[in-house]
Amino acid sequence: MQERYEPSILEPAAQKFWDDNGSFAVGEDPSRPKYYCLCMFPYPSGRLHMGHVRNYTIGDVLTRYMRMQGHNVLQPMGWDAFGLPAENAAMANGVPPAKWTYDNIAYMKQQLKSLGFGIDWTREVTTCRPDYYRWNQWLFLRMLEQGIAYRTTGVVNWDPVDQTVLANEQVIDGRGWRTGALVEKREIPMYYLAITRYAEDLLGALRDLPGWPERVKLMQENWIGRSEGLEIEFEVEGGGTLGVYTTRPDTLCGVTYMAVAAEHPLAQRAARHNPDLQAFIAECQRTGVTEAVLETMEKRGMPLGIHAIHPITGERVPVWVANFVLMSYGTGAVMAVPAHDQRDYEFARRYGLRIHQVIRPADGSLAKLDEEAYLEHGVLINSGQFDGLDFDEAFDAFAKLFEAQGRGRRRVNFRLRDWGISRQRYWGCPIPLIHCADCGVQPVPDDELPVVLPEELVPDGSGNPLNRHAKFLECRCPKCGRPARRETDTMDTFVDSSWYFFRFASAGNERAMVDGRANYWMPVDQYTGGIEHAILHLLYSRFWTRVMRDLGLTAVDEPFQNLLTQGMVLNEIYLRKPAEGRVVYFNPADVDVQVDEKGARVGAVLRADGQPVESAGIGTMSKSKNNGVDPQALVEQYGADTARLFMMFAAPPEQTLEWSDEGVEGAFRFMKRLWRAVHAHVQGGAGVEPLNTHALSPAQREIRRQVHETLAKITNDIGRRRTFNTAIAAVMELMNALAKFDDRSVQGRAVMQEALEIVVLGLSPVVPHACHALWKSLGHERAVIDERWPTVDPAALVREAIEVVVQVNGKLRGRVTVPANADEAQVREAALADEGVQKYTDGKPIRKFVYVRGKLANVVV
RNA sequence: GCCGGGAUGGCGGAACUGGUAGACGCACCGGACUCAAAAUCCGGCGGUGGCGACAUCGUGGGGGUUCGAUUCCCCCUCCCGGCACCA
Repeated sequence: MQERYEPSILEPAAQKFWDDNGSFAVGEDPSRPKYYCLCMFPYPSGRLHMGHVRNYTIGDVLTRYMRMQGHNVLQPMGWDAFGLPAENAAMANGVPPAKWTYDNIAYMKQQLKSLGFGIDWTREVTTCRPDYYRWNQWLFLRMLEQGIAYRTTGVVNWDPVDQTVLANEQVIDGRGWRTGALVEKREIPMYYLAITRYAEDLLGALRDLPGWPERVKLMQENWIGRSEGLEIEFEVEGGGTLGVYTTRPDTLCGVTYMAVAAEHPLAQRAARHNPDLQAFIAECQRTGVTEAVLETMEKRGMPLGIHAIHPITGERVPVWVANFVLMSYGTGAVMAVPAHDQRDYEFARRYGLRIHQVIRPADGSLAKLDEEAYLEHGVLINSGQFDGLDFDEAFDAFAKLFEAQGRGRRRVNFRLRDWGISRQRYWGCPIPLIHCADCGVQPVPDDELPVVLPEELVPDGSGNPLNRHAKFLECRCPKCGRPARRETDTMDTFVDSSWYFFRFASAGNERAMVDGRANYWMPVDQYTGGIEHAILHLLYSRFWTRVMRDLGLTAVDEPFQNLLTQGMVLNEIYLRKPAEGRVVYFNPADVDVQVDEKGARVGAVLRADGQPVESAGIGTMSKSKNNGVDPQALVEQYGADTARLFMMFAAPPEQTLEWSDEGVEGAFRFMKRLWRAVHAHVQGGAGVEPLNTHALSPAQREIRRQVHETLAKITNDIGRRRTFNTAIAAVMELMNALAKFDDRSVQGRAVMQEALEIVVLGLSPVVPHACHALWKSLGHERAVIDERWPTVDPAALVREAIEVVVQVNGKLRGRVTVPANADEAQVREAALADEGVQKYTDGKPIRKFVYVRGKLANVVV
């Protein structure tokens, strides 16, 4: 065995062994329990970032651990290869998005290999290839047949200078990111998927996902947003009706105005002869489309000069147009109850509208309406015949009344909206439709799929280049055969990522989207990815899986059995603000931190010029803040194992992880210590006698107990809790104890051999390359990758005496050692006899004695 | 604005089901080895008071429940993720 730990030699050797033996290429084996371990596939942005390294290390640790537990483990990898950044890169460099994307994939694949991830590359999936996206198109056509996919209008950001649709990300403070032009809202025809049909199912099934984090389920529940309410029609003076939906029908008699969206027909009609209204509506047209913008902007409105008739009181209620009412939500109109809704309250205050209380607190107290609305449920007042009813009674009474009169009905509503998948962009999956002047919109016949995206175009920022590409555009109508025009909108990239996990399990099938292999592997047993995907990607995947189920393509309802949402990777941000010009950011690698005697930070200087730089806290690694760390450089300097060890040790997987060069250094030191420990043991001579557990000295028994306690802990930490950081800490603690265990006797060496074997096996999921070499050094023929996870020897865990902590009035005052099988009376006796305890109990009557078995006693005096 | 999460020594974190706050690592201080440095090894390391045994305060802030609260409840502050066209 080599004395020095040299990852640059042993890591490629281990990787070559796995490659040559096809260690991670797996097939369907019904005789073994399967385990599908999946990480969210990367967008091929150019290079791996630390978030990827963290994500895939977590997945790889679980892959290798479950494999050692005897499972048939699949860990595939692919590329979420369509998307906006490729078009931006194309604009910047004049290179087609396809070339940029494929180059990036080649580079990043080699990076993944250098990190030693146990991936089955035979199943690689790339979403921008026709053999993948043809099935997007195929399933879209099935959805069209089912009425799940449909066409209607939707609102987009429009850049009037570039004459192009902008993504929300490309709108900065209401202006186009390239042109600086004020962005307008525009309504255009789009395709939607009726995810709302599955709203009830998607919501209810959350209960059957015990393997998902509560916070993610809660976020999805709130996103779907089921509510029960009443749909009510108000008569409009001069003809017509105005439909609204409310979850608070009990406040109906408190309605003092109505508010409609700028795009609402009533607003449009009223504006026809009113220039002020026209100006206001035009202004509403210029606000952003995101919910964050709409909810935080100033709430404004104008009266339309139209009145609705209150369905109970018959009063005239003014109708306003308001910028916070959206045509795309519900009916595009709301009834306003300022006394019992905070937004209505603020709007009424601003415009001097009437605030009319109709609910009083049930406990008889007074509701103060001089500062804010009263939002609680209570008892109805000022509501005529409905006075005195509570929320439920009022709900029922109003529902019955309106249902009898045919002017309203009970209704379950969802906050969830249908999924608009049309993108007016080039680098995406073509929507397989054809526009015929005579036959309208026609689906592309199945036997003409895939509609192949030309890969040589270069977008220039002014619209979709497909619209100028005759070879793509020109086609024949599948119905009448006359010349027709191909649809140029492409699909949202969330479509690509909504089912790729099925395709890994049916890789290479050219005749079907999925086959029987998917039934073997699905559902995914463990899914790991960023918390930022908690809602959209995970909800769309759950929806898509249900559509596939209803089409008979799969038997599973839920794609992901267990979910681990990993935190982000952060790093320091350093900058200088020059008197003039832009802020300059400096990479933390180029900055020296200055500390005082106690190690507390006092400042930082740029190494290049020795001058101070300003610390701007910590933030996610990004290009713009120049605080990224290149995984490649890390692997080159320390090796993949050190990178993996640091990532797993620095924080629990669900929390954010702060980068630390010193921490990496510490991980590297541990790797060297581990290597030296095995080396020193192996140098002790060839061959180790078998362990005789009955012939051990107390010191040998003690160290062996620690070894098996550690094994029990790391098995629980990795297998159940997924707290890799505490598992690693426990092994470090054990290594510290082993370093002090200097026993060259025959049984001493046997104990050490067992200890090191358990350490190497236990660490092999985290640092597989070093363990591959160390396992051989410990005298094993078989590779560690093919070994089983070690088992705890219960006999090794037995203790004769235990220490119990004694508190007096909740404060720690002593410790007593009692036999392991001592009962409460014995512990009480020992505790009260303790000198430190007596100091505080002396002469005082004991009011209570609390005993927590084997751990703690509390004497209350 | 709304939904979700978080805050513990100089720093990252540990304390799993209400039971010893600070495991493990980093930084720092001291020592050994060395001509010296690096590497390595050993020891110390929350604040305050005390020579010391020890006492006392201490888990973002304020209140509550409990024999006992980092953990549960209420209110507040700040930070992070998401908000439907970034992925």
